[in-house]
Amino acid sequence: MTGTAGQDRAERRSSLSVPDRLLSVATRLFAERGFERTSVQELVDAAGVTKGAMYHYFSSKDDLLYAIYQRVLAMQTRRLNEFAQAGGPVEERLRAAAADVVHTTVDNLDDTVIFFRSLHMLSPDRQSAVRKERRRYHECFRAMIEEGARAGVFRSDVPADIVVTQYFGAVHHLGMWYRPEGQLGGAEIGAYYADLLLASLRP
Amino acid sequence: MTGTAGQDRAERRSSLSVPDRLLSVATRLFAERGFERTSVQELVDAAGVTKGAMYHYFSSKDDLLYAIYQRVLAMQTRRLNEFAQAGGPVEERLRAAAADVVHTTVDNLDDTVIFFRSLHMLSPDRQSAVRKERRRYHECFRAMIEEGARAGVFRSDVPADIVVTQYFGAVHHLGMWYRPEGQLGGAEIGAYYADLLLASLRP
Amino acid sequence: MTGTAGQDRAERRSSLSVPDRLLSVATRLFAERGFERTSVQELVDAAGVTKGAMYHYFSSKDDLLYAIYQRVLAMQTRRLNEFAQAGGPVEERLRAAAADVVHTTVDNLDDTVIFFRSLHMLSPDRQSAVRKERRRYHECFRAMIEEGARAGVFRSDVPADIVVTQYFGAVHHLGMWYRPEGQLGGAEIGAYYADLLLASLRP
Amino acid sequence: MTGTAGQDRAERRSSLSVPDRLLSVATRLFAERGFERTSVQELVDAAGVTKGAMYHYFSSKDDLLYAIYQRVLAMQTRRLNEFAQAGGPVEERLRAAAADVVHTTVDNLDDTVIFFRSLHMLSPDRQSAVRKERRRYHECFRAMIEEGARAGVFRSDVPADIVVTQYFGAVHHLGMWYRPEGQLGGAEIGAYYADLLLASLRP
DNA sequence: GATGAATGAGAGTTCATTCAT
DNA sequence: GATGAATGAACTCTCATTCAT
Repeated sequence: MTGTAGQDRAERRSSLSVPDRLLSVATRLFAERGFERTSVQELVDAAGVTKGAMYHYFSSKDDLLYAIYQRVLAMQTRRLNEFAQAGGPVEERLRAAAADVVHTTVDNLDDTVIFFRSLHMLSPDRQSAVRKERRRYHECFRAMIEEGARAGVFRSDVPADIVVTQYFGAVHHLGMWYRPEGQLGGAEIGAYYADLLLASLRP
Repeated sequence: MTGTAGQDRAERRSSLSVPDRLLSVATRLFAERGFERTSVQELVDAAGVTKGAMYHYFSSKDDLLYAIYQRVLAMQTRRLNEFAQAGGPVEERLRAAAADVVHTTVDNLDDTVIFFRSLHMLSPDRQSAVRKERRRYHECFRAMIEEGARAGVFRSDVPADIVVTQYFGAVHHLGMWYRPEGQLGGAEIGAYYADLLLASLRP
Repeated sequence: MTGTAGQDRAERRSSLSVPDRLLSVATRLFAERGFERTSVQELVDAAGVTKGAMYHYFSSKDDLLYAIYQRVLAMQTRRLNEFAQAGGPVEERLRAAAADVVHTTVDNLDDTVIFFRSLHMLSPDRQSAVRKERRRYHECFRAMIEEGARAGVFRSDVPADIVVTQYFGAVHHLGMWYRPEGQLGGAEIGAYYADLLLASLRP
Repeated sequence: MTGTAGQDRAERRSSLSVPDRLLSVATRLFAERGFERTSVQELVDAAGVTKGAMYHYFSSKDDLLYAIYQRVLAMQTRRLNEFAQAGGPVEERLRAAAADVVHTTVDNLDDTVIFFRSLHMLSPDRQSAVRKERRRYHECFRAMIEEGARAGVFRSDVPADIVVTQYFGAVHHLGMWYRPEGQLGGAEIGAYYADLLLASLRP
């Protein structure tokens, strides 16, 4: 009886499971107002659950944040692998991967905002884990650039590392200025960004 | 003579004034552990002053953060203006400005880290003020790109806005990975970044 | 069984609930030393609870003060209504109500002291709410005086408003001088006050 | 030179001496927002002086408050003495004194508001001193009532003390409701109050 | 599994007062 | 006489987390 009464609370009607609902609400709130400006109370209120329920699924607020990182990292890695392992000339693979990471970033802007703004709020161990995973991601990208350089389709007078960090820097900063209501969509910006990248790599 | 007794406190021996000392210590601590992870108590202890002294000069912790933003914005604007208003062909002016912003960023890495990580901790009014000032900064850069496009030395099939946000995104993210102890210095990275930018703009 | 261990703390042994205990202790302390001279720490120590517990029930110190006002207003209104709506000649109803408000005031002296001394410490909104409710209370009293004036049993050459504010001024000030250990009890003072009021109203 | 520049500060142009300016500003601010809600900084800013200047004339904030009490007490005593020592029948002397205390209270409403709201903020010693002086004031009033009772012009079945505290209670509470912009002036209210007092004393 | 009352350490901020100049 | 930078203790309030139920 009492349970039914509480069902009209925010997000209660959602079909997501409790942990997924918490993850989704946390992503929105952490992006909107920042990790430390979001209290656990606000979080559980917005998710329509109680504190006890949250602490049943996540051992701490930090744990919830880390879960967001894990979800983002998993998705990014999966997508990059798809593009890197596709066939075709390296310049096409790079262009596709470069455009896609922009598109995906724009489609998951909250994740990106949190990713770079709140990394320092994770425990040192988890920060290391995230950085390590990111490095693997970069390596994969760098490998394509070096492959192209060896093949002579890309210039080789600029370290591939520099190219990668420059490109990803730009991508990560989309969260600082991109607004969905603007003129350009994720696909268009992705195309431009990838085009500029390829142009800068011409021998 | 008086006051010498207390001089052995942390940073007391410094020749800086109290507000400057606070600004300098705050920049370091905010960059190291984040704005919200740094308590006012830690701040004043590290600066060798008391809380009361801090609140004598800064009306709030937010105010201290904003003072850092103002200092950064003033410096950035000043430098960009120097390069933009210099003579010579537009591609040379752009290259010099693009390389310099990297070099300056690397030389003031703490400022940059704070700038992009803690913007959301400022009061809404101040966030707007900072964003507005940044926009002016971008405009100046974009103007050079459009000038080059009209002159035919730069391509014109990619919106100058896209080029600017991409480039500055990369620059701002230097704080996420650049470590002074690494192999490349600010000047070298600046040269590479500027070179990639110019290359991407070839018609 | 559990929880018995902590029971020896001040007021813990009391059978009142946490919010009631806080309300009761706050009334005593606010009357004794004033609202602003009473720190939240003193309050919760005296009530045998922790700060967190207090803020679980009252959103601020101001909120606790307002709760006291609400309790007082509710009681005053209830009692006055009983007397006003009783039957009998208007001069008897007025005498009974006038005597009772004195008696009740004396029996709840702490409440009265707080009521008039700390009104300005409430938020402006709440001050207005309290004043509005008080005005309703005065109206009810005034109505009786006007009724008597129309009936010819009271004089009508002095505005009823003046009579009411004069009388309640006197009642409210009981908190400034009345001491329970004095010679006269609440009932006696009430009888004298009411008698003087009725005498002053003779046509 | 610099001194002249600061002359346009608030109240600087006033012809009052520094201590009088402080007293006048403190009276206004303490009445408006309460003693503890008024900081020494606000006080000296509003008076157009510096903290050092204030502490030169008043040894503490409490001292400034006490100076207000002293001024009020001196004035009240002086006026009452004038009326009490005047000639004429006792009922006329009492009526004049009773009307005058209302008039004077209304003309110095800030003083009255402070007097009863902030008494508990004085040091215990000073509270005693103030209460003692007030008692003397009441005695003088009571003496007139007893004189009238002995002379048979006033009733003697109500203790004179009760009459006095009732009347002064009403007077002191003028600060809680009287607003200068209302319909009735101090003289009119004084006449009504005195009339009600005299009426209530009819044998 | 889930609740929410309670904890307690610590946050940012205020402020009357002092004192070297 | 007068200044205002500096003090430092005390303030109200927040919050992630725990635990008896």
